[in-house]
Amino acid sequence: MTLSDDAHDLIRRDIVNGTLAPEEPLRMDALKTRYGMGFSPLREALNRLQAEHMVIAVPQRGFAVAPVSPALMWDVIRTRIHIETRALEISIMQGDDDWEAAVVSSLHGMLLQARRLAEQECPTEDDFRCMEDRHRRFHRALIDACGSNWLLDFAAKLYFNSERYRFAALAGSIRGTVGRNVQDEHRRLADAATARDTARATELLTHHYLETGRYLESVLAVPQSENTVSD
Amino acid sequence: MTLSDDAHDLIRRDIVNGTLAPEEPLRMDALKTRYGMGFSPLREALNRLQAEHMVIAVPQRGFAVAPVSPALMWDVIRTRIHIETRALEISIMQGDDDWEAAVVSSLHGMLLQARRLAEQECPTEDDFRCMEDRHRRFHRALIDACGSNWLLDFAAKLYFNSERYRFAALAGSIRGTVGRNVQDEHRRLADAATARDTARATELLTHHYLETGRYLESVLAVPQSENTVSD
DNA sequence: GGCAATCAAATTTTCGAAAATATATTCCCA
DNA sequence: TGGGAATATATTTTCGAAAATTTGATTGCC
Repeated sequence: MTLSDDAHDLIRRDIVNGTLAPEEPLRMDALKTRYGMGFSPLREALNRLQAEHMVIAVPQRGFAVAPVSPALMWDVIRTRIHIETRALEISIMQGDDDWEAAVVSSLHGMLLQARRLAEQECPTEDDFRCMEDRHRRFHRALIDACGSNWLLDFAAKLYFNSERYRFAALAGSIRGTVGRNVQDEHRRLADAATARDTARATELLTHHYLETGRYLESVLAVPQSENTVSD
Repeated sequence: MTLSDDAHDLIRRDIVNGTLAPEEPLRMDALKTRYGMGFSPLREALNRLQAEHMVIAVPQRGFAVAPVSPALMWDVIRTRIHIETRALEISIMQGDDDWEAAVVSSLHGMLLQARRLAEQECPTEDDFRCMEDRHRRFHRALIDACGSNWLLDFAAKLYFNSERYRFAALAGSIRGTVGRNVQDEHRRLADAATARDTARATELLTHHYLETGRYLESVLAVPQSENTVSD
């Protein structure tokens, strides 16, 4: 792993969790100090992040964190639904025992960490990072048997972009599901997938994302208050 | 426009038209000489191209042109159909007069250049470049009113990747229309789109890409020299 | 006072050398 | 002769300085 890879992961994380605010200019000197490396790996990382819609670049004027807005959020969500429902269909059709095992396993790991997080009174940064990671792995496991590098890559890029909105809504209050049990949605989704019920699985996935979108929209419309968060 | 942008476009072009062969290692010194610039803009370009599946990077071992294979080609084509039929549906639904005008206009420009190219006995490099450009613009115009940056960006990335196979088949012989009239397919596609016949337009688009795939597969099956065999 | 033009400071972009890492070759010894 | 450390070479990766460009401030002019 090179320094560029580190820079890529670190900057992306800081953009996703809002440490680097939307539209904030990214000055090379500041980045150099913050991440403790030279120009080259930083610029290489920013060039990759540009292709992933995490930053924008204006020639001779440097980079800035990509903006966020309800319209942009819905575009991400709709596109994600279009990509992932397709990938899920194929996965359900083609997935073997290993795929099923990975779905069950990643679901279990995520639920364990979700419970741990809920019981903990003062979770550490690492606890959240672990939860985030297992959540990502679960959604990836569902579609992992689709056999298309392109669909998987697009899904990954959309995932990180949509996470920006979850984290934005998280600012202030930590946990909480309003009117719905997100982990239960995950469980039912995994059940439908392993039961090879394509129609139900894609419907649950679509509903899962749309509900999250509606919720985030409502939370982001009234910022800075005591908010609760779902996914 | 920065040197990095130039490098990005130049290297991509050389990969698409096969000047840089699939899986060929990209040594920094050679690139420096070939493109007449320093390490920085070259590496920045390569990092972007990596995110676009045009090159692959192995840490500490540099970059190489991304491989090609029938399996990879079909993945690109299937994904492209999935993305573009969706974008086309929305475009047809939402496109205004300007969209229709752009479709008609870009079709016309492409047909003009296609005829010019067919009549010319010894077309220049620029003639081909112009044709390639107008072809790309036509396909972009069709979906341009979909209103989704993500769909348009994915379509663009898939376009350049699929062009690699067209150029590979083109190596040696110039004109690649056997048993079908490609420009007529384009015309009928534009007609269906501007007539707002969604079902027919998406059907024609799908057929257009599948036929191209079948044709390329047959041509690439018996090439002159060594074949890259991967998954 | 308004408005260019000019200069100074800040910032991005690019370069070539240096450091780190991989690959090839040589040499030694059983 | 063959295996394997040791060395040499080739290549990637990273750094900090230099060049190019933008931004902000100041001055001079009408």
